[in-house]
Amino acid sequence: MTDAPLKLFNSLTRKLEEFQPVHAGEARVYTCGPTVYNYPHIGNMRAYVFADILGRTLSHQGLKLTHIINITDVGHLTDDADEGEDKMEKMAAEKAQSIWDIAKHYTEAYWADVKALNIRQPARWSVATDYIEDMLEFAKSIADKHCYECETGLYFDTTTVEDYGRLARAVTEEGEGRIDTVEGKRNAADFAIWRKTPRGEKRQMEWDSPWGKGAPGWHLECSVMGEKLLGFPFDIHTGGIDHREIHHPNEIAQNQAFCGCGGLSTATNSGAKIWMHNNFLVERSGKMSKSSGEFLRLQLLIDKGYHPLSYRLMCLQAHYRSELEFSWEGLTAALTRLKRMVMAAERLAQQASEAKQGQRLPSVSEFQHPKLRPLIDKFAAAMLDDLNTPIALTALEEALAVKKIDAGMKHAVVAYMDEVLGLDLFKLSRKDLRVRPKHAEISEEQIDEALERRKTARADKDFAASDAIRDELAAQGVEVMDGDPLGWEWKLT
RNA sequence: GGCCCGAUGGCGGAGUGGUGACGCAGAGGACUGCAAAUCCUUGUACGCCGGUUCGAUUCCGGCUCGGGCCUCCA
Repeated sequence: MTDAPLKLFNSLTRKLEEFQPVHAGEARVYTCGPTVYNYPHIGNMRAYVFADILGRTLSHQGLKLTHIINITDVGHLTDDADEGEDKMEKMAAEKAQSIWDIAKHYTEAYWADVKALNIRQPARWSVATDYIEDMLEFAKSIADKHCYECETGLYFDTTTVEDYGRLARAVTEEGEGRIDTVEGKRNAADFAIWRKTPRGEKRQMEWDSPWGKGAPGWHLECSVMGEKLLGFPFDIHTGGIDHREIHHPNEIAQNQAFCGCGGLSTATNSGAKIWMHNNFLVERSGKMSKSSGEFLRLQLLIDKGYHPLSYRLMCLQAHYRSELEFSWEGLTAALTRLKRMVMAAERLAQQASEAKQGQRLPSVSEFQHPKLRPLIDKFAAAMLDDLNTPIALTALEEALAVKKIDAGMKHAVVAYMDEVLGLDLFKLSRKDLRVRPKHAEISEEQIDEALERRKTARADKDFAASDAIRDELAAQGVEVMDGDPLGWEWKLT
């Protein structure tokens, strides 16, 4: 992108830090992925839009990106580590399906959302149950020095690592919080590495271990897959801000233990150099939470007629570290903005193809045009400043609006910016963004037929008749737009 | 109870020690038979009280309000 350094906010230090690759020319990134016991809601997806923007920016810095997103299909409890059920087991029981079918179904639903939001495929989707052996090896290597066994499983003693909880800035002394201490647990913050299957029960997912039949604790998988696939230390670990308090401190503690047992420094080695957390998408009626029953899925937005990339744009309009307020009005605003950008891009593509064919352009970084250069610099500076997509978007829009300039050059600049933001401006068309509510009152054929009649009436200057047809369509949720390439549009409800 | 965060125009949302982004909505104009769509132009804001400063929305302190986490959650 430029020679300027990429600055990212590290949750460990709570400061902006310059990105310095662990391995020259490379960026290795691990993103905490979904637990596939249910559909993802749109708030979940914000995390992956964020990780995608990070990945695209690293790629544009000329770094070879290795991005891992895990799929959690085991070990995630509904509760703290005593009486909690495994989320996967619970959903499988409710649906009377095999746990593996549940995992498959929801993994595919998640991937569909990933695709719809134009999130690039990571180097690998790492599935937790593929790494059980590695988890056992990892656990064995730290068990003697850092763990203890009790009735319900093998627990990690958080007092055995330095500075436990520094990521969360949590107080770890006795008596804090509302956590009911589990029988046999030494410290309130201690967590399960391995959960034993209760006596007399049979689980769909259980494995043999030195500590008896059971399943791995939730935190273990991320430590293991991160180490296995990226190697300690790797560059960046991302996840939702909720993970900053429990999951990631625990993961860090495991990593410290693992590195210590492997002869590496325990004080500084948290597995990843930079830990990044995206903030939540919030909704006035309450937190976007799966446990509250109803929740917003991307498919619902699509059914109402919104193109999924309007949600991506909505995410990019706010900084990833800020909470973002969801509302249908806000989503409509994003859709309108996207529509105008796409229409401008369509006009630009048209002009560019009419311009001199085969003209050779230098790379965008070498452009010196007085109108484009400042916009390219503004865009790059915004992205390098902790991924400031709201500012970057304004640079993109300004570039689209530049007048009296070589269309080929302008096209190249817009394409360059769009590659980083991933809105697919040159692939989308006005028509793709047509509102398409699932429950429309009349068919498109009927609309076309009515518009034909209106066209005839207008040609005859029978405006009373043509206006009547227009009103009729309006009553059925169809807006006639003579000056628009599409001619008509569904109204959002 | 403990820890942490936020408070910007009608809504969303950037940013900054000194001329107050941007988007959507609204207003005006162009276009249109009239509209709509599109394009152009455009009004409106920095929770309250002190302090530092020549000057604070921006820094510091207090207050009020709101939110998050300390069970599961992106």
